[in-house]
Amino acid sequence: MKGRPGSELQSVERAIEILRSFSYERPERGVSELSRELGLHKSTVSRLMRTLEQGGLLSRDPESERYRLGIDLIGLAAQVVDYIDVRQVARPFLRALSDLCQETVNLSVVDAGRVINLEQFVPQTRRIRNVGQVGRRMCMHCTAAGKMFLAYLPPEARGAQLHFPLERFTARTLTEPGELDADLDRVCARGYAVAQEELEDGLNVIAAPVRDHTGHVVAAVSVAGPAYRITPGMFPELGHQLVDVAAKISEQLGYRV
Amino acid sequence: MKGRPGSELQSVERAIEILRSFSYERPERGVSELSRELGLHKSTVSRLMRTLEQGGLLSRDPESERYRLGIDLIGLAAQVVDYIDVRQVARPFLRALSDLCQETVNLSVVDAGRVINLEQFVPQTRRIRNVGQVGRRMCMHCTAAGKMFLAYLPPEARGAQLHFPLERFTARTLTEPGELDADLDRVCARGYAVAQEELEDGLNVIAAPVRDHTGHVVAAVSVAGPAYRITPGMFPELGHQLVDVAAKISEQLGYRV
DNA sequence: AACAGTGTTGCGTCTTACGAAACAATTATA
DNA sequence: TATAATTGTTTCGTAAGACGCAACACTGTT
Repeated sequence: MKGRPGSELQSVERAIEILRSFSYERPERGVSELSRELGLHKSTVSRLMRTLEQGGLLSRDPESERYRLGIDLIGLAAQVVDYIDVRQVARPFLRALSDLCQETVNLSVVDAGRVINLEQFVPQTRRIRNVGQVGRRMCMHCTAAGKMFLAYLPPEARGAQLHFPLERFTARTLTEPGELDADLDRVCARGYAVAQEELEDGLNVIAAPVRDHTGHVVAAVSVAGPAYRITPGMFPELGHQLVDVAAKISEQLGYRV
Repeated sequence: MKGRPGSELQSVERAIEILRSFSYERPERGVSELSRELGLHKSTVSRLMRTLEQGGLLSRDPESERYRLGIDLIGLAAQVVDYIDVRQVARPFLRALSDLCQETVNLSVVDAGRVINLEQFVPQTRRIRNVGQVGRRMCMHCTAAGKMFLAYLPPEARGAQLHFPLERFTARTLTEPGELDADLDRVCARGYAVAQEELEDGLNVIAAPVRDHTGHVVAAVSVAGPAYRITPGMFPELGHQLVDVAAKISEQLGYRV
């Protein structure tokens, strides 16, 4: 193993780091901009980005000459088979729910101790909406989906998770293990989880569990929106809608109560 | 420039080659399998795949220990902004058309002289269906979408394209420039293109043009299915349905006749 | 015209990637 | 059950390839 533990091929890692530097907020990046951000020489970044462009993972705007993520990524993503069953089964349900409640609906799974959004349906009529969340990895203790996964863990596993330091994101983030534990008990009692401005100020999210044929919680369906629209008074109704949708998805995945 | 013209960083190119080796037919690959296929030493492939796994672009099945494409690709693909307007506008139309005609519906664009499918809607009720086409790049002369793009090129550009060797894929592939040119004229006259077992035996496809606000053809909408279901007698009706759907998409992109 | 910033290219250096060989584990075959 | 074949990983030495520096060309701003 080289000087950097857990590392393999440095230039491939750098290429991946470049790909990850693009976001919904920053769809176009320049060589010098990334050179500064990644702490690499601009000739190094230039060669890496050109190689990614030649390979189709980046494209270059002919006018601005800056780089964007390439359409070949769409093709690669379409070949991803992990969670394919739940993603395919869930899509029409998520779309219908988004249309019904006129808020952003997500499908999340756990990966490497974080929750990550795999599908997102955003109502087109709203101007204020929670977009660009697909692929986003978030801590579990301060997201509705994450808390839902934690809630249904066996007691030992839940205990182990609560022993990690709980990072504060907002004034409302639960950072005391005892408080979080009690909240997770309430999740089990209600059947759905709530994150009220715990990840971001002004953002409320509710989530319900999707189970596979073995009963294992494999995904979470959630509704997200601004706090002035998704008020606490609406939590029970939205929660029940989510539980209902999640149950239908679970049923199609072979789950029987 | 190194010994291989047009090349930049060899290990990044190799990593991309590994990503491209996965397909709908081969969602799982092993180290030795790819070593043979790519002509690289298995220790090289092993390191490349581990680096891609650590970076989230591959995942490893804990049981088979073989590699798959990783879910982080979903997140990257979601950040791709190229053709984002036409993709977003087209989606509900494509889904509705797929439901209506009960066949696979695609959205294609031209990239580097080939057509590539960016969106695909597959009817769930059919057992025989044309799946796994997103990301697939195909020659233009033998695909409905490709012929549609060629048909609406300015005369000089069309002429230039016809001077390239036209590869034969089936007994029905048009490989004589004069024959293809005449067929393209018919595309313009009808308003839609047809590929009747020209790319693959048993596969029939019909395509219509999507235009942006400037009138430029930016994408193609197509219906694909087995030849015993999409028979020549159905071409006119399906063609008109496609022209109609493509016109609606074009209108939302700002195109005015 | 001068300056600042961006991105590319040539070059020399040396770090990193590579392949060979050996090894451990698993699977297939007899 | 024993043996053979295959897979994937690790160590090691080598050199090919990646890297950073400096110079350059181009664009935009003052």
